[in-house]
Amino acid sequence: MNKSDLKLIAVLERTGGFASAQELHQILRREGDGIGLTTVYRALQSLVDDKIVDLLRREDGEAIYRLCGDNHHHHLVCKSCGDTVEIEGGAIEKWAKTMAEEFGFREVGHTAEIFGTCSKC
Amino acid sequence: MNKSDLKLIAVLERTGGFASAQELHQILRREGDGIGLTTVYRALQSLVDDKIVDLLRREDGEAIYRLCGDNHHHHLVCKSCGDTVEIEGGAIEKWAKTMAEEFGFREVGHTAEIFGTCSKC
DNA sequence: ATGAAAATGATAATCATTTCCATTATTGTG
DNA sequence: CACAATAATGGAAATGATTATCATTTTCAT
Repeated sequence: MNKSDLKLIAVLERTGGFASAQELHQILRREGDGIGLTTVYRALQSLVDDKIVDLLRREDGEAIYRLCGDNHHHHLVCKSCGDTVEIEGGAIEKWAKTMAEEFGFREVGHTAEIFGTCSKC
Repeated sequence: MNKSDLKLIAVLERTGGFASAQELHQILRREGDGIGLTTVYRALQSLVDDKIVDLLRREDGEAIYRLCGDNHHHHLVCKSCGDTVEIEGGAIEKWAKTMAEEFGFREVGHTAEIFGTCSKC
């Protein structure tokens, strides 16, 4: 655990939710921190190894990170205007857990998103 | 639906399970088909659009493709060996519908996948 | 046969992520 | 403090999947 790791944790705490390595780097740069992209990737990697952050994937395959233990939420995304609403997923958590157990899977994570057209569009 | 689409479907049927675009391209090449990588990507894209194949992601973010049956299902994917199990998602269907209605969304679709380590790994 | 439209594939461009490597901080020890 | 060993850093180049370009070929209706 070094200085860079702590910086990344701080940003993830502050922003909440998910962010990609590139986004996290930009945020730090914007705040005047001269941290390099390489260091951001390295710090995130070590945080993932230490199970301090979760790594998942956006639909386009880009890696996104979030602090573990954040109670995570899901998204309702408008296909037309891109508006997103954060929603709770209690049902999903249970479903994922149940299904995984049924088939003997361990260390389980999941993704779930809903797409549609919002009332404005 | 054109010739290339059919070739890709044939390979996916033959191999079963998931394969990346690069792998599918190599398989076709090995069999003497001079199909270009570009065409493989294009065919897969159009098959995904037509909901003939599913697209998901390996842990490293690479896109993998698989023929999907006609009934809507979700996947339980092993992070280690890539094995997948098709599962029912009754709870998810309801959840997606409820949430979407609550926020006034129409024409709703959803994605949900579970990742873990299977009993063999 | 023939011209329009669709399909094809080599090449180059893009973009996230990794690797390399030289430089700079940090730390422990006498 | 001095000084060497070690870890951390970051710019630049490399990598690898995917996408965009564009000239050429194939398909197909007339």
